[in-house]
Amino acid sequence: MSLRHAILGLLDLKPMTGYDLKKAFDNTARHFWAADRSQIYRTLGNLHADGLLNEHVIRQRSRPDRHEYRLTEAGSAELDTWLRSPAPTELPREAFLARVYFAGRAEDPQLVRKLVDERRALVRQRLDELRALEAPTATYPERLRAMTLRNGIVHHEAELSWLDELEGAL
Amino acid sequence: MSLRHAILGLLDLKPMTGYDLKKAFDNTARHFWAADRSQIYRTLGNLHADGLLNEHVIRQRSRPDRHEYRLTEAGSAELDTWLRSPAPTELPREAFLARVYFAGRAEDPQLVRKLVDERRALVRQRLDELRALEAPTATYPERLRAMTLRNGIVHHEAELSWLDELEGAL
DNA sequence: GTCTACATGTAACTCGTTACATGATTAA
DNA sequence: TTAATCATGTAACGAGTTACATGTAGAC
Repeated sequence: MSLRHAILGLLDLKPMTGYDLKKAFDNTARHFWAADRSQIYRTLGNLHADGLLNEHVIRQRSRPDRHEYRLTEAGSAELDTWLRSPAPTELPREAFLARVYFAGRAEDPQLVRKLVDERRALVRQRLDELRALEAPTATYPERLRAMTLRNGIVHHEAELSWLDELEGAL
Repeated sequence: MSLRHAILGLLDLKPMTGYDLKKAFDNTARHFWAADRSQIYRTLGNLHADGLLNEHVIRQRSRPDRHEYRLTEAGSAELDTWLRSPAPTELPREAFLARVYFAGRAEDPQLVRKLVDERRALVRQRLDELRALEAPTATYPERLRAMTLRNGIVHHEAELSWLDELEGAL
């Protein structure tokens, strides 16, 4: 249910088209939310139909028109309401842990070794990516946004040390 | 796509009914996977139709029949294949981080304070629950299963120390 | 007499993924 | 000449959620 709110949040920072939003998700928001193009266009349509966004079409020569969206008052109110509403319970779905949980049946020590090695490579790579992103911290909203990156870093570090522990426990 | 495999994995440990599976998810697997009843029954039907499960109906007096499922050879092979296949990329969807990311717009220091306090209470409670579960570690499969619990513990601890850091950075 | 455990499902809906479909401009 | 960027979407499917629907036995 939060894709709607993530879109409202990004459009509050700056009015954008569906195309711009896809870039915003992939670049600045990719450490906490992923969104697919067709999902973005569909949700923009719903938010517009619900009166939470205004659409403003900009003609361009030799390119498709830009359909730029910005929050209406109702959209802004909805974003506030969401920020202040209690968090709905999140349910875990950790496919990697599921593999580890069931890997014992294989009677094959190489299987877990391989799971661990591949996981470590993935987590290290993502950690490097997170560290490479430099987030400004001059203003209060910037500091909050920077802290969400920091969240990713500490969890990736925790995962790496757990992988060491797992390897040691075999 | 992993609910199918989580079900195969649990049925490999012990043949079960849909009802039993729901309990298994809620009790022993809840730290890494959640599944809903209607999802379980639907998926059991699909797995059976695909020849990965055998169904065995047990008549009971004064209770509904038990429909007990166990892996076929094809089901067992499918579970193995999954355990050895490369992990598909997982995309983040962290609603709590999304709130923090957008909370700066509110110009209200109490908002982040409230988000942090509620989050801390939730994470502490879950951490207590994880610590309360005692997992046997006598055999190799048991040690693997215990390590998935340990994974939850280290991530919850990391989240708590990040929350302290966030509070300090305001 | 009320609640919990046992045990099965279906229907309707929303959310997320993948593939399909189009076409111009600009930089290497 | 090839790839990337700009810019829009639709269709079909799979996964997850919520509400509906039924009925007995045993414990408190």
